[in-house]
Amino acid sequence: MLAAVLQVREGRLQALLWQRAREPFAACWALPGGALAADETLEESMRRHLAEKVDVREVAHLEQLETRSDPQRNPTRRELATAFLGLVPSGVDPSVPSDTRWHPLDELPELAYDHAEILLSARERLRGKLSYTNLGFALAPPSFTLAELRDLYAAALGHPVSATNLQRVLLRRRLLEDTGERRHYGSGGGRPATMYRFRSTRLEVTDQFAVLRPPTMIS
Amino acid sequence: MLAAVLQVREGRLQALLWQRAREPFAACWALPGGALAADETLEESMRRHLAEKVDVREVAHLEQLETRSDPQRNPTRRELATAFLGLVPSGVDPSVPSDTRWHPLDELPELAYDHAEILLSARERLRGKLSYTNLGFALAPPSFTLAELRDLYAAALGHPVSATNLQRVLLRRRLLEDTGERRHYGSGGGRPATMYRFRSTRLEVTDQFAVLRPPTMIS
DNA sequence: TGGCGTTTTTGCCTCACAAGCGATAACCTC
DNA sequence: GAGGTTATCGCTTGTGAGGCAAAAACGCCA
Repeated sequence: MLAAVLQVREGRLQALLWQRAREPFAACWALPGGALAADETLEESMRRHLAEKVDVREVAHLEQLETRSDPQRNPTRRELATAFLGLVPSGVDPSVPSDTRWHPLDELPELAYDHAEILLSARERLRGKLSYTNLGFALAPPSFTLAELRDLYAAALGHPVSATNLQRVLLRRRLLEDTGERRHYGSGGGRPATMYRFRSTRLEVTDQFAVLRPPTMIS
Repeated sequence: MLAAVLQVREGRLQALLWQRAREPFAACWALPGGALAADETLEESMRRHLAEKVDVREVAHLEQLETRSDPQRNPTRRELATAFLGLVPSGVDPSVPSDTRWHPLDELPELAYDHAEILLSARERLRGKLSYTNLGFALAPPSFTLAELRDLYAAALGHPVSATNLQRVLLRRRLLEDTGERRHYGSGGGRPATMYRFRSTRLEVTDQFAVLRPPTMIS
């Protein structure tokens, strides 16, 4: 049981990794995880293990990815692992153990087992869901300006994002709401930006996939 | 390890189920599955177990769903199960063991364990992917008319589908190709329909989710 | 107090694609 | 060949994404 815990830090999408002390893969970096206890579900267990690395209340979203089952993935003994995607909102800086660090996804160190694959598929899942769900809530702080949100999306998606388009898409889908607050940019002038928040902090699918919809049947 | 094996039969989406002889859940219907051996991946194992129920060559698509881990899901002993979605093209009629039958998804008998939930999530996955991938290849026979394909999609999606719209969507995405053959409808007249086939029989994502695309950068 | 630079927000336009509908094409049978 | 039947194509509409530029709302400084 493993989690790819992702957060946008310093403008880059980063993953929480810890450095192994022992063989196999000594000195390699690995995803946080652990074993399943008798009376818990995989998700409960994952949250329990993550609590050793970060404050679990800071994990805004946790979902199952694939269960990895290659007999060779662990060279010492047969081991299945269910991978999770965890997201931490930008802004919080969890205190982590001394063997644990954040690593930008585009500058990964040498990883243990099949963890590099897991990280990439976690990023793919995140990128997909950012486009057709409200998953942005799990990357964003409680309130934010659209420029800040644009930078978050750009870091997570890996390509530039237009703030004006992002605003229209998210507002039309009614994912954002105005908090009433305004914020000025740094010291130099500029129009103060309105602070938004996500209307919901639970995953919702917003795009109807736009194809092969049921007919309208108006007549 | 379990599989929701789906096929469109007699115009309805149906699932392959076998009837349990012993407790727990005696006489209830269950998804085909089995235990993982030491030297195989989950997918290999799933194919091996399915071979006892149907000819595996008839399973055109197999993908992992969720791994179920509720400690109570099996009342006798703790058991994890990785669920799969399997698809059998319409037209083939696999010979199945005597305890095994096809059941329409909208008329399910009493199911063992959490298998009803798994079936519904399998159907959701199928419906979603029919809209933004070429997954239709796994439900369709090697060649077909558009009217036949429309009926397949309608059965799988659970709502009426317009043949003309289906044609335009799939042709624009270049998922279908003309086989050159034509086929007449029954005995009464009518213009012969062109027979199509899917250009690829491997899963391909076709819809780019239409949002938050990278900018065009033409200038 | 008014201009200027900066940043945000809104309005207008275009484009792509899904979807509805009617017209046309291509057969059959009688 | 006329009429019925089925398939296919073309025209049109509607919706949402995306680009661009104008307008709004500040701070700062003369």
